[in-house]
Amino acid sequence: MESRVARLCIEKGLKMTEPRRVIARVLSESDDHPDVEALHGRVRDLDPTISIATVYRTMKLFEETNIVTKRDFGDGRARYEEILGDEDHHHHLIDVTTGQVMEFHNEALEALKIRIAQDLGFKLVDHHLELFGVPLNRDAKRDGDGGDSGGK
Amino acid sequence: MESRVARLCIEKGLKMTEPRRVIARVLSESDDHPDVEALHGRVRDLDPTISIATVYRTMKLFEETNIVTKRDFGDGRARYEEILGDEDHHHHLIDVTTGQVMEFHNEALEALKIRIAQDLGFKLVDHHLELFGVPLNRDAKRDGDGGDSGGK
DNA sequence: TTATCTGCAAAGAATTTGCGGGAGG
DNA sequence: CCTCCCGCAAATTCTTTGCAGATAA
Repeated sequence: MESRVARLCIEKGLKMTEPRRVIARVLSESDDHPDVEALHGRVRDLDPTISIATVYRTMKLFEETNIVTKRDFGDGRARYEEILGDEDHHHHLIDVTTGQVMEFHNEALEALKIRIAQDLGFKLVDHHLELFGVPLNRDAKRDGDGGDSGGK
Repeated sequence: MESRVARLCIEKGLKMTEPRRVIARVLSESDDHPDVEALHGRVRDLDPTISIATVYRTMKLFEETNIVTKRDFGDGRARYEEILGDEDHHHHLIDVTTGQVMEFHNEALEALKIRIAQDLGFKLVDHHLELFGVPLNRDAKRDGDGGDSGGK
């Protein structure tokens, strides 16, 4: 059966080739923020004949078709994630001590951003927010371990 | 006399070479978001012997020393801007029709972000926010033209 | 069929790095 | 002086592209 992303492709009138179907499946089953190399790795597990050039081409196509968005978390490469719908609009908090990325959603933030754009004379069409933080280490208070209280 | 950024370098104990002094001056006098190539162009106007490799190396050094931050506005290259202090923390709204970048600051947003990070168990150490928008075309309302009343 | 897509390898663009001479403290 | 820095050019890394054969509609 077609994956969620594959259905989106059909809906948008894209030609459904085998590589695209596989890439669509991988995207549908990923809930992290893979870069192209990681995507290619997962794609290869399903079909070793698919080249990384096709992954690049397909991600560009999917981006233009509003199926995925590109993200940048500071390292040099592009990361992708599926667009799930307005309700899902979320953002990222990156733990600078581990590099781990977590997602969050906040209504007040959504509203605030729209209003800020409006006040500046714009209609908001997209937005990226990344927070970088260090763990508050609740436990440290108890066992005094603490460790890296330093930043970046 | 030393530029603002040059003074920061000294304060942080960096060796002040001539190329660094020039790059520091350029940064101090820039209020936009130049990429490395643009920086190198401005630097060359002051001292044509400075190579782009040095600009890259220096920007990396300044970034590590928290003198500038790197930004990414969607095109492939890194952009830099001076860090002026907590009070100045601002964000960017990119006009997707022209690519023009404008800055804004919003207290409510600052507070909200800190709280969100806290709720997730983190202390906020940095954050990036970019809004992408299209102009609201105030005039359209008068001549009944556009009427883009909201739908995304 | 027929336009589009794909793999391959080569090309491009942005950024990094090794090296020997040069400069700052 | 002695270490760190710089210019140069070559090397890396990420991404794009030309081409000829393969494929979806």
